[in-house]
Amino acid sequence: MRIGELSERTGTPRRLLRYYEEQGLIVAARLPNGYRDYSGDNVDRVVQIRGLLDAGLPTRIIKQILPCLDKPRTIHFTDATPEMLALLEQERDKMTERVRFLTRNRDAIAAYLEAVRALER
DNA sequence: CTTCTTACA
DNA sequence: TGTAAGAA
Repeated sequence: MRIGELSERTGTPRRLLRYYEEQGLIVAARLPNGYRDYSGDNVDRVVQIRGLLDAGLPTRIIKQILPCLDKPRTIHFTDATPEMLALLEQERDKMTERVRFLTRNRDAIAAYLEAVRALER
């Protein structure tokens, strides 16, 4: 599929798909006319990338850990270097902090909503 | 009409 | 990230 289809199937702007490729997050073959040619694998891959990005990870980190999380449920034990494990632990902790932050704000909003509803009631 | 690259308010 | 421009 070409970039337009991948864009629709992943909900990602074409601009960003090219950017991800530039950052080495995804690879695209080329059609004889120069257009990028994506395989179905790229769909899951891009969704995975967006998820990591949304979790707050920078592309440079994603580039390093993506190979480990690539295919959901298929773990690559081979390239599990000590550095990689340390990086993953570090990111896991950062994510835990973000979860705390989000939980706190979500609860604040929920409490506000409850208060408003109580008044209207 | 779709995609490509490069550059920039 | 978005958008513009010129080319294929």
